[in-house]
Amino acid sequence: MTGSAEGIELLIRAARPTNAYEETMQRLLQSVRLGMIGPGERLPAERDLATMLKVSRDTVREALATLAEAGYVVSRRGRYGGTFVVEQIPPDATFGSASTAPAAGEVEDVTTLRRVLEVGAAREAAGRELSAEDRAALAHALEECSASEAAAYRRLDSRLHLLIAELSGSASLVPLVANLRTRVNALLEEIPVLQPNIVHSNDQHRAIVAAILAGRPESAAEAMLEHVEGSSALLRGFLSRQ
Amino acid sequence: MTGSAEGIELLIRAARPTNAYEETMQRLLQSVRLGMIGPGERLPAERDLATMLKVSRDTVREALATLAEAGYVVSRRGRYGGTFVVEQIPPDATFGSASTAPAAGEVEDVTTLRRVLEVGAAREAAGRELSAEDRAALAHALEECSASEAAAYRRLDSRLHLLIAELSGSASLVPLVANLRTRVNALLEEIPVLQPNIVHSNDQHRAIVAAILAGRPESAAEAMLEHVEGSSALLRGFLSRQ
DNA sequence: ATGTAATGGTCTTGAAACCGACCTTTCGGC
DNA sequence: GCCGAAAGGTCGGTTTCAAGACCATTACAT
Repeated sequence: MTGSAEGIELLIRAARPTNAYEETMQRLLQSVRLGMIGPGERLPAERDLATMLKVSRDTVREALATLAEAGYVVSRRGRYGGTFVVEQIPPDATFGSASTAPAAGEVEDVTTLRRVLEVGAAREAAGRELSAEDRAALAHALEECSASEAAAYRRLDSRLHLLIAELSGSASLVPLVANLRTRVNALLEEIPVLQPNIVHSNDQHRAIVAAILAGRPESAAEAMLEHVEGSSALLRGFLSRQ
Repeated sequence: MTGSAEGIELLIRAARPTNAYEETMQRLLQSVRLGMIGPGERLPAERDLATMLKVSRDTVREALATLAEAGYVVSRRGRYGGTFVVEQIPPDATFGSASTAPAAGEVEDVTTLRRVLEVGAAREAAGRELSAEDRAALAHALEECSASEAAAYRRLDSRLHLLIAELSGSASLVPLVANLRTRVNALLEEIPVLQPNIVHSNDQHRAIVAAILAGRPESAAEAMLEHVEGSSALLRGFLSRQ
């Protein structure tokens, strides 16, 4: 160690993302997989995406081409055309994210992060003044999630959790939760979807949303904590017997 | 609004940094200004800096050239040469930082994130069994922070907060907090370092560490919350009168 | 039918960054 | 005195992105 190099190291982190194309593709993929854009819905126009993502249109197009090739989206030309999410989102099949066996400690790490990020987001959301629009959106997301088929459950579940993150009022919290959700989903994909678990999960969702709408931060945090611990226990149970 | 565009918008933020040169220069400048590399000391070799900063050597050289022109560093060739911080660091004079007016809402966003990440990290850390080593490291970081000169304060402050994040037990929480700290530091650089604030801040640090060491999660969270709100109020106060 | 607007599709051009090889300077050691 | 190591200094080629102009296609409005 050269002595002075030591101190600089901390400033150094926060590394630059490697390449714009890859990053863009991952973002779009995430938006589809987490259900932020549902089956059949249209993505923003390429030019708009480029502006939003602070990236050139070329890069957006490359990313979209990859997603199209992988069967996630289709493009239509002409007025009222655009790029649309396909009706049947293809199964993962080791596409964007490696389908590695869940790393040791991954469940613990994800759970701890959820206790921080998701519980924190719920607490913040409950502590804010929510607009009528926000409240309606939250109620609607809960509704859809409760009413969903097993197949669509995880997408709608993620969407609900992401909405809560949005309602926290911190724009930069959302991508963190989104990333976390992809890790959660990757883990959940290793285990079967069981009806009793969904029912239980929905009860907890209701409690969380109720607390947020009532403006009770600690109740919201508590309910979310219970929810997180519940799915963590589920994961530990299934993954340990392998 | 195209309807579905709404959801994606938030995932999208966290934009790519604009250009590597600017970013690199800011990092190096910060290292000098915050005293991470003291007057007369040598910076790591260009090739090493390039590796550390994940940036090409050209970019490092451009940044160093700018800093040299501004009188912060000088380079010497030959063996045992290198780039050195000058003995008399020039006064600020609106060099690198003034150009970056803090974006509207940045303070709010950062504060909310801190309430989630840093408060959450403190809560987690207090809820875990800490090894004797961890406890000693925490006490040591607190000690150093309290005893520090104003010049080194922010570095040691960040280090303490990062250590708490590490003690939360979630490996992936650490980089998130590290990122957040750079945003916090960028904001703090806009305002003067005042002795009373440091003293107050140190009291709060002591309370936080004490609660963590005592294994009292809610106390730790509360103390950290107070700390975060305090520096937030400070920032709002200074940045509003401009 | 015709026009127009909004979209994807196709180019070209230029800058920013990266990569790697090589040169030059300076020291300490043999 | 010579040599080699370690540093800054220089150069050319390549890749990646960005920016913008323009084309092609489509559906709605008139």
